[in-house]
Amino acid sequence: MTTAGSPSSPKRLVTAALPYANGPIHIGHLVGYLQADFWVRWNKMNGRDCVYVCGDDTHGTPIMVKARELKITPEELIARAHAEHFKDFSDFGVEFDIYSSTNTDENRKFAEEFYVKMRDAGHTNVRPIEQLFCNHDKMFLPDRFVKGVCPKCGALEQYGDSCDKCGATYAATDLKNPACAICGSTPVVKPSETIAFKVSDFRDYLRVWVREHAPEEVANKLSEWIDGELFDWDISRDAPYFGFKIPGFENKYFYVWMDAPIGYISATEQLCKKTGRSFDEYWKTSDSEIYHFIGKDIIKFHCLFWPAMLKNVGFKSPKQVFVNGFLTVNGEKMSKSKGTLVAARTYLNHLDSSYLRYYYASKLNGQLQDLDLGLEDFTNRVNSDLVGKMTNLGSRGAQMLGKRLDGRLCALDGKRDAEAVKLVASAIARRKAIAEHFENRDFAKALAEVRDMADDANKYFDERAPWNLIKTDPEATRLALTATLNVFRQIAIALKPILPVYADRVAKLLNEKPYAWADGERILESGTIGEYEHLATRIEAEKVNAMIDESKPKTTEPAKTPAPKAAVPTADSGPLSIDTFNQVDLRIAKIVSAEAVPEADKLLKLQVDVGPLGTRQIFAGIKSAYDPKTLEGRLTVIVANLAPRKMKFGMSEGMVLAASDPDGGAGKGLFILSPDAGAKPGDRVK
RNA sequence: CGCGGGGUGGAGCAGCCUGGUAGCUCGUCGGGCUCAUAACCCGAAGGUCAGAGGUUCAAAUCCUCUCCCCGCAACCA
Repeated sequence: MTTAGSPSSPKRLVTAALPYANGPIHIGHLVGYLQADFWVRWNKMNGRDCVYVCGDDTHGTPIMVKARELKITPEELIARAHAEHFKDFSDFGVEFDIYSSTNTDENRKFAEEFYVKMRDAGHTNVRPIEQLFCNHDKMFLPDRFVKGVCPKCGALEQYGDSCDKCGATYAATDLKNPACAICGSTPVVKPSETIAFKVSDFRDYLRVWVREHAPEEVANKLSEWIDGELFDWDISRDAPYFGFKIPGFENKYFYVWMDAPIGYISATEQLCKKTGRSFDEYWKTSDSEIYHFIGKDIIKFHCLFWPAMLKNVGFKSPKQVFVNGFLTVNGEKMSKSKGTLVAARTYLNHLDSSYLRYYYASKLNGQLQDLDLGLEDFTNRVNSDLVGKMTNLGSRGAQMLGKRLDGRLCALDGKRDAEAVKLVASAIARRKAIAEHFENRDFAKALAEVRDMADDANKYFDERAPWNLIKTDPEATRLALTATLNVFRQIAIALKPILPVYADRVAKLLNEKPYAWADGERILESGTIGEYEHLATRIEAEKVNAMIDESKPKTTEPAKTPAPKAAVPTADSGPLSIDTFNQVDLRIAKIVSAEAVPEADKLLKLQVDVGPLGTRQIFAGIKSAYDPKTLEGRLTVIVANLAPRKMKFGMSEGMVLAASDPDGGAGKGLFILSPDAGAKPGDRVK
């Protein structure tokens, strides 16, 4: 490990996943960008040549469709997103060396190069396909705009490229029961051609690659896929599409995920043009290191397709892909209705970015685990550690020195105060461990060390009791304050990758230049400090609450009209016509037999008698609430004309109606319906 | 035997790899101080380290099994 940047240290190129230009940055995204930012800042202040590259991911149908909705061009849309994203990141202190976009000339050039080399090496194939076309929207339906049933696992509501339930990838036409995600109509199949990248040609390469460049847990997951069915990857989309045209075709465009990671490269090139650096040194020659920071949701693109593409084109592959988990808030997934899906901008409307930077850092350890933002814990931690311990230390020392002792520092004379010397030495001794933790991206441990520095110094300060000492021995007091401020200075230096603005203000207070890591080797024993001003204020719980409130969906004039009968929370599809309702064939059914499906957590297998309609087999997800024995012989209500569905355990030919809490989760009650006495199997329910 | 993470005083976590008095922060209670942003310092209460078995002189730590929780996945038509 290298703790000091030296000419021999390889330069580093760090990337964070390119955010999609379709929506705002939220606090979940920030886990990754901040983590990478901490690490880059650490590298830079340690003298390492390191650049942080990012940009917007701008292509694809969602952008096109959204622009259509807003009646603007896609270019306008992505320009807006770019400005917003950039501002959000800047205001959070995320400092990119370049924040580019995938919609640039450079990116087009590289995308074409990647493709041509792929094609010429025989790693692509073009084959006729049947593709889904929506007659209503006049377009081929790309992956994310057709929904249906996953052909592999049977999951519902899956998009056309891959199943987020089972991870399978497939072609959109493989989906069962497809529907246009925009208008809901059933698309027709139209012939077209598709270009696929034969990822399977790189199977052996990838098998080794993931072990060396991805975290172990990720490699385990991926090897399932590598050793299983490594599907070829469809990289083309038909017009209309917002993206780059594929050379040699009239109406074909690169799929957004094809040119997105290439954005790392094109952004690097732009950066190099701007700064005169050598592009090749980053992406071609071997004496540099590339690191990707990504979330665990996009490991497939970064650890399979991407290294295969890079390999083929002769570029370097990343030295490591760092994967972080998702953010939970108060132990749960972020939720719009609970107001925990907080946009970066909303956060900034109420709180200072340094709090979140500190808090995330205090919990990030470089592992794949999800990170929990406990709102109360957040408030306590920041107030206690950052304000109460660390900042207060500076406040205690600097104010007295400034007001009572002309602000002058003095030499730390061990003969006069051995403890003072020991205190500062011990703070400096912690730097080695802190540096290692930073290098390993274990920011939590680094901050624990910093906190210990503050604890030691606060203890020392109390022992010396300068507020008394100053009455009898001003010079001894000066020495004690100098020692205290030196620890404070060490804290600021160590904190700089996390809280750069804070560190700069401390440097200014101590009349020094902005800190580099090496400045911590020195002890400040002379000079005069500036006037103290507050460096960080406490978090007020009300502000946190206000932020959550602002994040909750605007309850558009909540149902003043009680709507007593609207017991069923209709999906936001508007009122239902009686005709539509009549299409649902509800019937009384008698449960003839019921048994648990052993391999399924939630399912009961039922045989039901529906009178004239005969006997049906139904799988119902009510295992948690009912003992099968108690169901046999009961009457209940089923939907009889639902399309039969093939499930892993057999055909399900209907649906048993049951009541449950619409919010799911908490109330685990699940209650099937029973007709009043007199109803018999097969009776229509209306 | 789907993949992975986890179960340590009220809360959040460290310790586990490299066995040897169970630690940190918050919270609670009592005391001190009054320089400092109601901050800081000292002390106390509170844990059979999920459970069982095993290895060992010695297990939170190593091994085996079991239970529970959380993501993802499989099914909730």
